[in-house]
Amino acid sequence: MARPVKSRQIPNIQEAIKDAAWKQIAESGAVSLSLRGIARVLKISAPAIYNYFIDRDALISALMYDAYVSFGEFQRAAMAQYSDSGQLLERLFAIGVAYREWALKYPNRYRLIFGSLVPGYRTSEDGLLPVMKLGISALMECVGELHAAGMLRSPDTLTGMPELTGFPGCLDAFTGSADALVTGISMLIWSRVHGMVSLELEGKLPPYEGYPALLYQLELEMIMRQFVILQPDK
Amino acid sequence: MARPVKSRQIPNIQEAIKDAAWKQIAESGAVSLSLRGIARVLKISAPAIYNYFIDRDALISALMYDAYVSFGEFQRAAMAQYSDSGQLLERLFAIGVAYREWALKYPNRYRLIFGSLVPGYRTSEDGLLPVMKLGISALMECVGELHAAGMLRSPDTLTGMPELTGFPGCLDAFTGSADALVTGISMLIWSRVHGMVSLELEGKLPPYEGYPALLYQLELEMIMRQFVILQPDK
DNA sequence: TTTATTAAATGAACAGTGTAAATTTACGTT
DNA sequence: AACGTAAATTTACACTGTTCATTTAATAAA
Repeated sequence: MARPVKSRQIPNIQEAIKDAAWKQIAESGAVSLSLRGIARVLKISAPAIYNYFIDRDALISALMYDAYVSFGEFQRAAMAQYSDSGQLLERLFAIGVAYREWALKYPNRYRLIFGSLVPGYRTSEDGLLPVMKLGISALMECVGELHAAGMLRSPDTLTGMPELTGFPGCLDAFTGSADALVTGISMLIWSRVHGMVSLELEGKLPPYEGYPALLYQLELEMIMRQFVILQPDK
Repeated sequence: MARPVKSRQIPNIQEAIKDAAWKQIAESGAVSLSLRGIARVLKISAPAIYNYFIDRDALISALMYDAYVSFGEFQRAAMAQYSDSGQLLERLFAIGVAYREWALKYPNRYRLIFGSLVPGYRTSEDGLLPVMKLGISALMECVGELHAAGMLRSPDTLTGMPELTGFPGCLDAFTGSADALVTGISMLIWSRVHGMVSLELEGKLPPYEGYPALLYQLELEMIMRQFVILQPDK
């Protein structure tokens, strides 16, 4: 066997294709994403793309993969700002802020992985699960550590939380912890944060200047007060 | 002027087209929606549709319109169950439950109006705003009446709410009330409810049986406790 | 150096799509 | 009966993703 022929002038075609795809998404909205269009700007034949991506869906999956990585790294970076175990509260707040920041910085990435969109895309998900875990597990680790530190509030409303035993792969892929409280609170936090950010991104929130930012901060503060014991044992 | 020719056998073509569109959406996912496909099942020429809808987008707008009406009616019906002014709390809870029920009953309608999807659809929104108002204003009216009854909590976290003066059309279209607290709390509630329902609908919540329903109920209870004074003046 | 192997790129073609234009059909009014 | 006109159709265009047969070109073997 022999013959890794290296392509003509474009050094890293896979990346070039993805870049062109993102550029196209940024311009023509989230759904255009024409393989022919990509090939056109790359001065490449359209079927040539099929040497690097099996499918249009495969290309989209690759974009989602990168988006998940970007999201995960952003979350981890925010978490790393308060790595000390005495800054669990600040850490949680930081990833909350980072969630919105990332969404506003890369709205197309956010829509791609957290919105429902994309034409006839049928997700494989299997290949994406590991990178999806990266970002979401950041929140769950945070909550998990708060729980371990005894800083997690367990109000009456949460005592009805069902056991998570018998959970198949989906949740285990998110986190190793199978604690019902940690999982439940994490999902609650995630859904709140996701709800407001997606509403803002779709322009459904009042366009008053600074309004979404303030509302989001209020929601974060409410989350903290509701789920976290500010002064542990005192 | 003269000549309302009535079409051959199909009595109400506009509705028939929309029905076929919904059917197609239900089957082939949210994005297929092929005009030619619709024409095919209706045994009609594809361009014939253009006599009833200017555009593919116009058809989608019509579907969104109907979806908004359906949503609004569902919300109003839930509200009407507790029309007595002494049941403001039950009323709020009812529309909260109804929100999720409607989304689960008509996931495609929900995705169409609350998700970002649909191919190259560029929303006019202007024509849709009145029907959009129907559903959302239900929540805002609920919160407004709670406020009027002195049952609305105004915690410290909410005092920073900015004035809503200077708001252009978007918000005013939602509700006549320009009260900052009512608007803010309504948006908070909406974003929480929307966040969890959309996560559930996209299958991002743990698939544990009954988990989403329980989590949703917990969130509703939290919303009540957080924003509403259970026993007004006592 | 020649030859064979083989990945990569191509052009042509197929089955789709939304939409515009010209044309035919069929009804309601004069 | 004949006209005016809305509705439907046929045709056509430009676009899409994808497949196939073919050519190009670089490497490995002879």
